[in-house]
Amino acid sequence: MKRKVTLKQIAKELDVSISTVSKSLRDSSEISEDTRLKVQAFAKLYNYKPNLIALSLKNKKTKTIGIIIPEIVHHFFATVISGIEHVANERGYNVIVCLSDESFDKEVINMEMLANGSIDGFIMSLSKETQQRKDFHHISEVINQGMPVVMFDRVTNDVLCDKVIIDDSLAAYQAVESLINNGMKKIGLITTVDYVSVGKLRTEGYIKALLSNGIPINNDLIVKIEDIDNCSTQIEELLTNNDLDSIFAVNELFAVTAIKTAKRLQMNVPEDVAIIGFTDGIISNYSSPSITTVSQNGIKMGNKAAQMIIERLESEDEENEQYITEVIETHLVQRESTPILK
Amino acid sequence: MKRKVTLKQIAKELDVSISTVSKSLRDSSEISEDTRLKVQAFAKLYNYKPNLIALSLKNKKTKTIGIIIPEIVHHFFATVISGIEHVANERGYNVIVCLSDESFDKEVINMEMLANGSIDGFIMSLSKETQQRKDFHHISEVINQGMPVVMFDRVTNDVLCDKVIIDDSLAAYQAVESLINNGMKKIGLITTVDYVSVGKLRTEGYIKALLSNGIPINNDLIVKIEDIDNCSTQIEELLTNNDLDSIFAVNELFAVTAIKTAKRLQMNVPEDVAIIGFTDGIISNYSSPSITTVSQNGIKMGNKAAQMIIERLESEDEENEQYITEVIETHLVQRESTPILK
DNA sequence: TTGTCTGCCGAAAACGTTTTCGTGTTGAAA
DNA sequence: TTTCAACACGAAAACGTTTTCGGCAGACAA
Repeated sequence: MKRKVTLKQIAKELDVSISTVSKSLRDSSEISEDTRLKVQAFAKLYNYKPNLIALSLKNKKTKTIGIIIPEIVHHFFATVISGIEHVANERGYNVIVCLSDESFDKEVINMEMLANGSIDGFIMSLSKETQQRKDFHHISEVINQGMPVVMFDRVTNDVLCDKVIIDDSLAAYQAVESLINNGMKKIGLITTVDYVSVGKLRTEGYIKALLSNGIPINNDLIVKIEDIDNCSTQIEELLTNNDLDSIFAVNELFAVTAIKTAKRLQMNVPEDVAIIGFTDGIISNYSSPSITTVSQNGIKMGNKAAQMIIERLESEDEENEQYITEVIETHLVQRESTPILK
Repeated sequence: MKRKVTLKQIAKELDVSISTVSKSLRDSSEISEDTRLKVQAFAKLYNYKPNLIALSLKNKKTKTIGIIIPEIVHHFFATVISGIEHVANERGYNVIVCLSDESFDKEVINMEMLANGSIDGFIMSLSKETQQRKDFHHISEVINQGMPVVMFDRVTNDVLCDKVIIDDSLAAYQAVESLINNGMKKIGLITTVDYVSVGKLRTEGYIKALLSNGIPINNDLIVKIEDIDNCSTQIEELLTNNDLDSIFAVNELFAVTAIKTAKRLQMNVPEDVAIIGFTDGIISNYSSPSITTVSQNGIKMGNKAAQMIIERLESEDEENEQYITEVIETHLVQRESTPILK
């Protein structure tokens, strides 16, 4: 076993100083060609690579981006990470991933852990619990220490920083309106409890779409689901009691559950009830019937978030207080769970 | 903006030496209670946290585990990461994730990048290209430098290190045999090209199961898929020309594609053709009909891999050359794509 | 001979820790 | 009064880099 070789060892071996070795390897003009080549040959032979930790300490830059997300076993978040990782990698950064498991405490602990030198900046999406408690002091704190933060998807207005989002409300509005434009009148909504920011926004979009098309809001048609594991009874009630012609679901899981429930109740999708989901993930694509859905491009969100943080990190004038909120466009992916929407 | 405070600043402020501050914060008995409390109070006030990079440099330990996987937008890999992250976090480690995108070069670059001090050990799954080229020098090299490596799922016998796998061959054997035991005779196989280690093993299991039950191998019933995007024509041929009663697919995607193709051909699943897949992911669960499948517990694999590497890292006797291959048990998850298997 | 310039190299500081060892002061025992 | 231990603290090294600055030798001009 041969351990990694350091400048000091090379210096000793070649009987020169550490500085000379360092300068030789960096092609400094201070060093004679003779010594330079000798050192470089030796370094190559022993496969010298500078120790990145030492460099981090010296440069006060780790070239590492911290990602904090609620969970990774979730197609959308996985695509975002993928998007982040690719541009990060391209620009010489690594990513270190922490999961909050939707817990406020874990989110705080992870942030504090990473904030002590391990990373140069954060890309994050809030945990449910954090959104519920509206406590963002841990985030303000790291920003205050001069560490850039980019939030995506689940964001908050209470923290000033760069953000990457989709227009959840508008996307929902358009999806629901396209149902209306195709003759649907009794449109159900399956959504989350209000403290989930994106769920709330999508609900708003649904309401606006109905109202601006002269359809009154009927609260019987709206179910708010707290616990995803026990959602099927609520959905069953929605489907049986209301003579719906269509449903807008704020995520894939709700949409596919609605489809399965409808099938169980002998209702045909899309003939008896049309269904639109949100998030273009695996489920929407492979369910039968496949699900018409609002596509939110996770890769693109990740790309953008990574670009934004790297630009902050590498911009000269540190203190640019102009925060940007980037809105990634969405579009409706037409599949089998609705009739062809015009 | 207040930057992070260091020992030096505290020392200066309190007019003591750096050593005194450090010792006070670590509750050394060398320091009088007076100064100790004074320093601790001050440190708390200024929210002092030791710089982890400096600690890493000093201790030659980063408390970070590097993960290299082919892709993250893949439910199985996401579950493994989740499994790793949880036990790592519990034991005070962070994880840094790199994607090889199934490319040999990216795998090498990422490993070299991380090997220069950023991490204490690797957990990895080989890229397709690496498996195809059978070039593992980059892995041997880091092992040679004394850095522990744990490989999972896509492993190779050409590298000596700890491994976490499932018994792909046995699991496939059992799945196919359960089809045979339920009266199936013409069993098709949808598999990958041979260089994908797990695909090859699962194919072996299929063959063994047939042979040991007195069924001859018919190569017409075996399709090997190179490119997943263009697999449907091959699958269509398999289904139309052979009067199959069942199919064993070596992954979810092949299984769901087979189902969709069967439907398109007006064949009923499972009545006309039963289908068993591999990997218990989102697709198997939410497809219609849902897919009977071999469950490989990614969380558990991740847990185990993390445990193994941490134990290596924290064991006293560094040079224990007893490498372990841990086999995670699998089981058949019965769903709708097969009749009830006894 | 003296002065100056240039080419080449080394010493040392710095990043933020921890830890070993040394040192000065105090009080008590001899 | 002398001696010695105990106590409280500081100096410095170490981890592996990069970079600034200073210095030495030789060449050349005055």
